[in-house]
Amino acid sequence: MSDVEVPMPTPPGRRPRRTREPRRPLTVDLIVETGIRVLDAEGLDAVTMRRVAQELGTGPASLYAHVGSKDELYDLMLDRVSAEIRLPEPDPARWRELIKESALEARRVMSAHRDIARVSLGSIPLGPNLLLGAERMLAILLAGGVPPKIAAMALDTLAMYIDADVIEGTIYTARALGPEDGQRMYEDKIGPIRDYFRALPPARYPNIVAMVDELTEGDGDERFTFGLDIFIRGLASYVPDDS
Amino acid sequence: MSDVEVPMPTPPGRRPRRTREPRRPLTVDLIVETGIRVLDAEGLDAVTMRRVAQELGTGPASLYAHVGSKDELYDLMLDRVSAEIRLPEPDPARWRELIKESALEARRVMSAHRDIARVSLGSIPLGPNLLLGAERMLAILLAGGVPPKIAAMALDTLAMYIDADVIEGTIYTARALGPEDGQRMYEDKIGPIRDYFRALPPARYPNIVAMVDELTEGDGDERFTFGLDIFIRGLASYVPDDS
DNA sequence: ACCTGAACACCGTTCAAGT
DNA sequence: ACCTGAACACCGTTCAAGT
Repeated sequence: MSDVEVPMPTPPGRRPRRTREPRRPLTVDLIVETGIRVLDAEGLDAVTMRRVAQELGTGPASLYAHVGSKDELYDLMLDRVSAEIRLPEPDPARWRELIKESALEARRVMSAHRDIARVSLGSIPLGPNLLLGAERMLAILLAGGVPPKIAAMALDTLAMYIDADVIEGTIYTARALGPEDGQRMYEDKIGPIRDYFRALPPARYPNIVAMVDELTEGDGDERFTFGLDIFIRGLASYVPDDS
Repeated sequence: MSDVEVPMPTPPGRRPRRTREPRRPLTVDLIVETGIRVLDAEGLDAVTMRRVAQELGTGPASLYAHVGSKDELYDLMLDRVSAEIRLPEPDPARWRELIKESALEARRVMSAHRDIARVSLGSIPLGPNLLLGAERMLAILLAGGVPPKIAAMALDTLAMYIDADVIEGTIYTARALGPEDGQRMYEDKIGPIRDYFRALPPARYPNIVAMVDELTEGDGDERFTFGLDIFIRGLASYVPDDS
């Protein structure tokens, strides 16, 4: 309850310095935090230099003293977000379960931050937290007996798969809305598509018309686990003497 | 060699109507073609309404008579591009090879058009050519005995995998450049990353430091085929009586 | 019906000037 | 060293006005 919290009128005779001053001095962390706040509330496209600056009560030019560019800010946001991913310790006997858990956990965290996965897909992990995630998954794979060359490729493929799935997922789900609104929005989008598929000329698109239900009722979680299980099983086939 | 080809000075007494007239009347096809030309030359981000309009000798507002929005233009470009994908006829006995061929062909075509895959990832195929591709792959899978529900999920996953891989690939390869320039650019990018990985604290990142070579020497084609083979093998496990 | 100029409300980034 | 205002060169989209 100090005087910084509640706004006071300007005392007479002392003129206001700025219409709106930054509460805290600008730092990289503060800028990144603010970016993530905007991301979570409105999505990645809303995270502009001007918007973040405005949120901090300053102009866009001020950010460039702390951050090289918008893309660098995006990278920093991604690394900060990926610090939330909690990965298990390696265990040679249980590497398949642990990799599956890891992928699901990474997907969960990424999904919680809208379309930040767009930054991840198509960029090499360089930030400390991103690298720690890679390190952990590598440890799990190697402990399980996956050959190094295969483990390296698997790491790439897995990251790609997670990112792509999260990006696909963010089209349907409006996570800012409540669950019932999300369901309604899902139906609003999928309904017309179902109708469109059904109205397609069956001579040209026989299988799509025949499989409208299978094609549109797909649950996102189910599909992700489907591909993940296949991938892990395939990976296991590269491990000598794997049960 | 008609007079439309070579520019003539304006005859005296007849004032020029516009500084620069569109050669051809605006149509959706012409706009889409122009968009793809810009895409191939400079990438998706260069394809702006203003840029396409300029290329056609008109203003951005004129495009809106034919195309609803920039996103719609992107969708139309994607569908046009995907018409180049040539998929094989179904053959029950050879479904695994045919799906592999199909995936490689789709990847080849998408890769040839810079980062158009960004439009594809995270959008449901609705255009006639996109749907034809889906129809063909569905036919191959169903002919091979893959259960409909599995085939539907596989289709989604495969499309996602192809898109993600192409997007990843477009970071490294500057396809507008010649092959030797592409190689040089690749080395310019990968070299510093290798050095960075090697300089990482080994106590915190033991596996990454130990596996720098495996992690950075990854060939894009090899990795794609690796994941593809695993996926197809996994898919085959859902087919009753598959050899 | 198609096209246009002008305007609106935005962008990322730079740079000289201030403290 | 950090911050700023102003400017530059862009965006997508709308809309009244023209043909």
